[in-house]
Amino acid sequence: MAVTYNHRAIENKWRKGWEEHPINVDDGKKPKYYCLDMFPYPSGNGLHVGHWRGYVISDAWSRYKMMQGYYLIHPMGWDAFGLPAENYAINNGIHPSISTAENIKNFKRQLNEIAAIYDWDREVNTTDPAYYKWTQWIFIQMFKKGLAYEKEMPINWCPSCKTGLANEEVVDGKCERCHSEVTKKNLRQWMLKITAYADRLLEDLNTLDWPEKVKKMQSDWIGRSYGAEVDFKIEDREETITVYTTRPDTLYGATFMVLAPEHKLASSLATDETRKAVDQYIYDSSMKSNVDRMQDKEKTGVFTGSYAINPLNGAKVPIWLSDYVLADYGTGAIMCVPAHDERDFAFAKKFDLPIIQVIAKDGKEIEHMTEAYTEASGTMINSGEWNGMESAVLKREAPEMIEKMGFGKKRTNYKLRDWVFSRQRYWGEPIPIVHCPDCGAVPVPEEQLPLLLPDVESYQPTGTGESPLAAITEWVNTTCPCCGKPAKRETNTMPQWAGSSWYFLRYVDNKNDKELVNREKADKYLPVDMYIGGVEHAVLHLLYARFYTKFLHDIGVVDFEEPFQKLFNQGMVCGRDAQTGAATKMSKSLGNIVSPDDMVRDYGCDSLRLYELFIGPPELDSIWDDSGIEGVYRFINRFYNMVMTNKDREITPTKDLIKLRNKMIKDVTTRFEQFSLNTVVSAFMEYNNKFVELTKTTGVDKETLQAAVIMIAPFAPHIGEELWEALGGTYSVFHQKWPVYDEEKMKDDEIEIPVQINGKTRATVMIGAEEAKEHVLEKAKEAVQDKLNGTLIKEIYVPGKIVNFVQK
RNA sequence: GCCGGCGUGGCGGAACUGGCAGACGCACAGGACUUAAAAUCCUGCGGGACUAACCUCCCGUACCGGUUCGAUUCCGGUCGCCGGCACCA
Repeated sequence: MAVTYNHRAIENKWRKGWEEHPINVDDGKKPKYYCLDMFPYPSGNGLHVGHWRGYVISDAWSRYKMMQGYYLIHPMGWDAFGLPAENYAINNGIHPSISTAENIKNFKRQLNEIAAIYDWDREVNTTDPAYYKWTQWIFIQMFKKGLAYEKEMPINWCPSCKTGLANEEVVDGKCERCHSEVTKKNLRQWMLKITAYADRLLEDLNTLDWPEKVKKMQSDWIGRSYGAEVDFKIEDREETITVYTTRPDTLYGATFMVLAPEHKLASSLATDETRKAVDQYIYDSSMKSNVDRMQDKEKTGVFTGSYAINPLNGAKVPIWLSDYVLADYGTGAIMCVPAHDERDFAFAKKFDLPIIQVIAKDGKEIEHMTEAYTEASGTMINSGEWNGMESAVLKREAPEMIEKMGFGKKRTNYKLRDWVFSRQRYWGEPIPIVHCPDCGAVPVPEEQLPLLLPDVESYQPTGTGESPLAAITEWVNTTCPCCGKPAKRETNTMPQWAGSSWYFLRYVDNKNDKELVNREKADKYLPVDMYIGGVEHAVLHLLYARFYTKFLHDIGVVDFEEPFQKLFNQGMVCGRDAQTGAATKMSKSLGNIVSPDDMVRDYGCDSLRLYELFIGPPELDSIWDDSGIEGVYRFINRFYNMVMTNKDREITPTKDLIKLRNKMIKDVTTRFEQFSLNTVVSAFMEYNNKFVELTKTTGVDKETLQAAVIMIAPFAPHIGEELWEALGGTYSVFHQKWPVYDEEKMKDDEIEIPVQINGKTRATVMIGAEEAKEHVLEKAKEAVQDKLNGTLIKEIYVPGKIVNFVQK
């Protein structure tokens, strides 16, 4: 009897149908809902089923919002600058724009196959001059505000490839390409002053509906700490050394001081006796890579021979150098309180330096200290006038006290550093700056934007740490926009993050050549309501995008400060290692990549969509299983047949059927709202099983069928549209109202409740929904009579839930 | 080392604010249909004891302990896995 479900015919039919009659239309009256996917880098490998997961989630959610009466902004674009295209160009001599365009074509075809309702009129491409014009424009605005500046900076340098590397290109301290150890090299760099926004980037996290994990990662990355800078005089010298500490309460316990080897006073502090050792140590440190410095667990250091004076008690403290102190954080110098800091403790033990405890642990001084006591709780001891104070209180108040005493000041520090913004690469946005011998760095006049990326003979890095652009003399040599004299163009390009830091704004006005985005449109369609993508962008991309948005807010381009109201990170889809059975990332080398194209061909897009959701909780990683999609395919078949068999039967729904319908609506809707998408699919299967049973007897009424079809449509759009039509509905199912449920109609007259003895279920009884306690207990007792053979101590009845008898 | 998250059948995973653990699916087994197979449909499916079978009972949500009438859920400790940060003073 089964009707054949022909996924190919149905899916082709509706793909055409939606093309001819678009379903997401802005009538100017509907409120907007902006659901955004993290746009992909169009790689040569195409999409695999892992990419699809996020796209399916966002598409289902978008369609749901559409059915709730919103006009959807659901765009897609291409983050197309970047290394793979450039490396491909180096190896094959094909211009990156050509290979990129080809990849985009393929991606687009694949995306259309998931039936995602992307609005291709809104498409953006970061490598399109009409787009990067505005990426460059933003840079110029930042330059004008002093937020983009030049600085000589040590950057990652690969001595073998003779090129500067981005942090992302350094894996475990080694060059991603040739695996040689990465060192540091001083190069002139463009920097963005993201630190100016540190406080706002931190504070505003509180306003966001984001996973706690991501917020935590961002706040750790920003790493704000409160403390004090304290000035120590150097004995017999004019200079002072300023240290940064978050524990000024322990100042009396400072028994020595350590400077980073790069500290500007480091070398000058050496005496005749220590000169040789000090210079050797400074030299050795400079030769060590960051990785070496971090991996050395054993502390190293050298005594300079000089002493500093503790400003609080006048104590003489020896000044040491050690590479465990970071030159670029705080002041590059610390006061050391070995009794209350692990690292200082280790250093003091190794070099036999004095340890003075200043906070009592459990009310007393520790006799043989074997580890530092790092808690800021306890009474101050050995601390002069501070004795007897609570360290927690003192920790809070000391910065102010120190400031008043005149040898230091309050100070907030951040781990966040300014953003190294230049790359010595070809395939990126040229930085729109001209270097004039007289005027210095001058921005390219805005009316000359975009500053086009010129064609180049060779994409190979030059070897001097300059971009391949430096070799194009006719491009490099220009005149100063300011004074007209000969000048040279900046040859560095922007990092890949530049274009992705603001693309979500451009979608709503992607063809505007006068403004980055029209303010009216921005006010109407922005910000993003829901942002869906992988957790790998938890810090960098999301932090940069927030920074850009705040800046654009400050210069009046947009009205809001946070670009993404709600964030959802979907888990990866892993393959299985053929030998071990363990979950692994899908990769070419393991040969466990599943192609969505094959799945669409064999099972249809709807099956693939449902399986991508059913595979597991959307926020967790999951393992692809070929037979899993078959199960989903069977379900769609059964569902299709169930609807087709019932659709023309005239059925007056029984009370039970109405109850079932309402329960289904409630289950699906609440699970959907909670983003428990795997259990949404379970619910469809479970209810369908019940409907299939009913089909054999009383049948399923039309209203119930319609509710099921409407609700399944966001997940399996083709079958949804097809069955909606079969049920006699008018186009389109996506213009239907989402069904609502009625709690009243879901109430059971009779419910089954478990009867426990001592917490173990021994029987179940049917009771009336409103039945009185005495009645229930009576029934329950009857049901377990033969097992009630002890002394009954307690009878518990949780209305409508459970009965428990406690007996001895 | 520090900070998160997780640990449930052969597998993926359910279980709302503590209330019948294992929904739903996969795999597997048996049966129906078929000349046969595939597809489809039906049944069973955590482990163990007793049993011809039903019934019934015991154990079971990483491990140990606690709170509770009752714990996958709450609390304390241990082990394991995954992710982030990593000398930020």
